[in-house]
Amino acid sequence: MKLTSKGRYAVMALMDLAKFNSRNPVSLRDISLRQGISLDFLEQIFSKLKRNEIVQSIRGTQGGYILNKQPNEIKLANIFHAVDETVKTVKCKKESKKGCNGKATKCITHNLWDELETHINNFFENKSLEDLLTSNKENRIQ
Amino acid sequence: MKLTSKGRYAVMALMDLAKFNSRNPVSLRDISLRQGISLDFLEQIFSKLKRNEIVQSIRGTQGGYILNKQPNEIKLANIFHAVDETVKTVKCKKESKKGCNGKATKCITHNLWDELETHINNFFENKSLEDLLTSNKENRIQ
DNA sequence: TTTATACTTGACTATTTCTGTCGGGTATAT
DNA sequence: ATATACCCGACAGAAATAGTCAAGTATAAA
Repeated sequence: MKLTSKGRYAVMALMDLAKFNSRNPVSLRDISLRQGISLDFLEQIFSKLKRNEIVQSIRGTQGGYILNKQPNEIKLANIFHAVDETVKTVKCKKESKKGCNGKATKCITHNLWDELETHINNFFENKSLEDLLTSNKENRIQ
Repeated sequence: MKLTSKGRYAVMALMDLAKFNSRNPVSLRDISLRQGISLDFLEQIFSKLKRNEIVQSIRGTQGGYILNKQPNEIKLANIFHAVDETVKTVKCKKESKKGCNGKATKCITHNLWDELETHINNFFENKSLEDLLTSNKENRIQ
């Protein structure tokens, strides 16, 4: 099981943004330099974050991005959803009508993966950007 | 984030095995037919399960596999570990000395992924094959 | 008004991982 | 003997990932 870089970068970038969350927008270039993430990749990610109304963009010189909500209103679940990071456990979910593995019935582990998804999603639903910020302050990281 | 087929198949196969957990070994051929999993792939998986002492093998005609422990002693964590299914959230874990993303310090989200890993692993540690069997019986699946 | 900054968009591609397949074995019950 | 079933390693097609690249547009500042 793995979480992709896109999701990790999105969280890193938003935390960076939140730290500098003054009136002034933060440019992707700055985030790229501070966090060591490719600028081009960041642009892809922020295009999705903007589409999902997690950030706002300001164009032109001195432009950049700002958060569109308060850090405590931005849950990890929102972020991951925005960048298409989802918990995929069973293949069968999609082809809902059919069963799993091409059989007629649900596979014997079907309920398990449902439960796991719920478990993980709970974690993401209950964690906000603000939580991350305060826990980082305590540990004095970066 | 996704969980691979190898892990899912391992759990499916072991549940199948546990259901027929009499004196008689169960052949991979039977499991393959019942669960719709490629026989060749099952052999790969069971070679790992055996190496990790989760199953025992009996060769020859009428041979097959049997569980090496009681279903309540086999946790999902054991199974996933056996088939190399791990929760990978941060790249930086491996290069422990260095920081994340090639930087000197830990990345600002480092603690988060640690926490998530713990959260997921707890789920796996607390779930045994027996739990799955009983919850399946209740729901009358397969 | 020119220029540099920085967002915007979409296509493209190398790499890695996944999901098996294939071909050869060996052990054992009948 | 022979069929069954485990054993083992190499290989390969497909999909997903992790970016790169190119060509824009909007805006602030000089």
